[in-house]
Amino acid sequence: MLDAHQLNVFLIAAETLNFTQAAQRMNMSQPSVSQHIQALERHFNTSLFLRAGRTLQLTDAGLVLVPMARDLVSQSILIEETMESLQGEIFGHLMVGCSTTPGKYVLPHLLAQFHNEHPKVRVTCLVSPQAQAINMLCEGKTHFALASFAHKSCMDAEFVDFMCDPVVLITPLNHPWAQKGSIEIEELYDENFILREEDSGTYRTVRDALRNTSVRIERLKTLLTLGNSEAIALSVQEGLGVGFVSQAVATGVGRDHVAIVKINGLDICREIYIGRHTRLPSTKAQNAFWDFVTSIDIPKMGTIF
Amino acid sequence: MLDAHQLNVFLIAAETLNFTQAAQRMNMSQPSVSQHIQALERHFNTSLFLRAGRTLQLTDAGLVLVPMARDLVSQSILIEETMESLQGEIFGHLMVGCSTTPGKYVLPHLLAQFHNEHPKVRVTCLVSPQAQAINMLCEGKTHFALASFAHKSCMDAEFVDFMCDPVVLITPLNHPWAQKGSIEIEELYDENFILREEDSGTYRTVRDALRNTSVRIERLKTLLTLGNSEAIALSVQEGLGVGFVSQAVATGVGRDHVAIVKINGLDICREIYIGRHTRLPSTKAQNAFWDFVTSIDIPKMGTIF
DNA sequence: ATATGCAATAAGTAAATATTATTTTCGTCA
DNA sequence: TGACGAAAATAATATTTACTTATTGCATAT
Repeated sequence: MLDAHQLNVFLIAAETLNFTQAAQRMNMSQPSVSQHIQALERHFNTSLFLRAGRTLQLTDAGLVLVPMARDLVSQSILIEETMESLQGEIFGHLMVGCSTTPGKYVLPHLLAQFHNEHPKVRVTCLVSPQAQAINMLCEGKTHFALASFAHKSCMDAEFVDFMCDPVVLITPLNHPWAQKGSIEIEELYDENFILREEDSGTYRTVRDALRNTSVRIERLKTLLTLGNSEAIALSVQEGLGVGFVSQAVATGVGRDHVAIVKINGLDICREIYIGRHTRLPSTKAQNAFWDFVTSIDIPKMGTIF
Repeated sequence: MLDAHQLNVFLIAAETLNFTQAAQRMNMSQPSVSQHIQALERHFNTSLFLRAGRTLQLTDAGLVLVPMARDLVSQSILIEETMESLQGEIFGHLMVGCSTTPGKYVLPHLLAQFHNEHPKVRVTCLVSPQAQAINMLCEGKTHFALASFAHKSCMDAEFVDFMCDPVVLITPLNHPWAQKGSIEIEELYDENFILREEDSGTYRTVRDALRNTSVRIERLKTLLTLGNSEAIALSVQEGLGVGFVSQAVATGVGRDHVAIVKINGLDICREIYIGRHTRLPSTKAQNAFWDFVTSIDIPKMGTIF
């Protein structure tokens, strides 16, 4: 098979029409040039130079070869330069799976910041239910996962506590609790609730937060179960009842339409975990992303960003 | 410097994502593939494959390399194929120098025939005075020369008698000789002549042809000396005198305007020689052209073509 | 003629490339 | 778990290739 070096020697020889000079320009000995040319001539089974006494001259075949050899050599140099330019540079493509709430309220800010630091890294975000996001991570279909419940069923993934997404109690603006601003835990039993489904992150978070209290989420008067927090905020706004949603939702779509009511002695915090593979080796981009998310300082409580 | 073979191994490995299979497809051993990949990785100072247990996977750098390597390998194959296609094929570019008459009346037909046999050979014809045409051949500026006088001053050229271009006596149509159709040699002294210059091929040819007769060209009544045969034909046509021109001119531009008069006992023939280098090595195209012109059967006398 | 410039050849050494045999590492199947 | 199996890495070795110096052979120029 052809060798870019050999063709390069040929090109210099074709340019100088003098093997000795060509050898000097290539920093090699004259016989070496002769040998390379002879090797090429044997390879192509045709002569490339006419040796007329002391003068050298390209044959027709040689003339045909020159421009093609030039192309190959410059392609070779392009490769070298491109690979060289990759040195230390962080680039590539990351796949991040995440569940609904993190996908809507956490990732956008996070990725904007990450993109600032590593503009050559493309990130694709796959929003899907919790379990599926974690499955994809375990199967290697995504490089990272952002979710509020870290399944331990998968050995190949490592999860760390990434940040805290507060969950708050919201009521209609004209609700009595809204006037008071805060309530006692036991008062929760007095109202009709609109909640997420039982296997949602928000539901579990509230359930776990109430575990140390006298109130059980299962015994609340549940009027309605909805599949997403925005729908709950809208229902609350319409006066159907009260509910728990991520603070981001309450101050986002719910701002000025619902009231946030504090529950004395209870702060509900939905932990958001970030997970990655432990077995699969990782690229520079993956390491950079991990370094980024584990070093970034995000308040554990309070408004997200 | 990069080696197309190594990149090809990389490409197959990247395609199969399995070094053992890649080795089989390349007809080499598995460790050899490993070594090539390692060599590339060392060369680029970056890893190209992620070795995750039993599964192989390209790194970002590897993904960047694949299309570029493909380009280089296909360029390499293009070169191989092109050079292969040159095998035995006759192509290239010939330079033929020739003097005026052969250039006008011999070469066009000759080249048309040659082109038929070897359509890939380009031919450039340089028309110039005799001496210059031969000089260029000797200096290697042209590959062949077609001329009626073969200088022996140049050691590096070989000339062979190529064909015979008859030189004929022409008169105005209403001239007495034209009525007779032929004359005796001695009658030449009776007329006014329009001739080419003394160092022209035509002049020398006529002079040499008369050498064995009682007539000397120098003693003819020379009315006018002109630089080309067409001008002579026109002047004869106008009735200024009679002259000697190549039969091709007489039957060409002179047809129906001048008469051809035979001189009893005298056939004037201008030998046209074709010359080539003997020292400089020759290309296939040159050999083909030489073979063509030396084997072609051209009547030694009579109308050209 | 003689000297010089330049390519070809010869011979020896160093380096790269291939091979076989072996080890290591995972993944898989009892 | 533990043994087996597949696949890559490693080791050791042989072979081929590439480069070097020294020499020869032409062809040109003085």
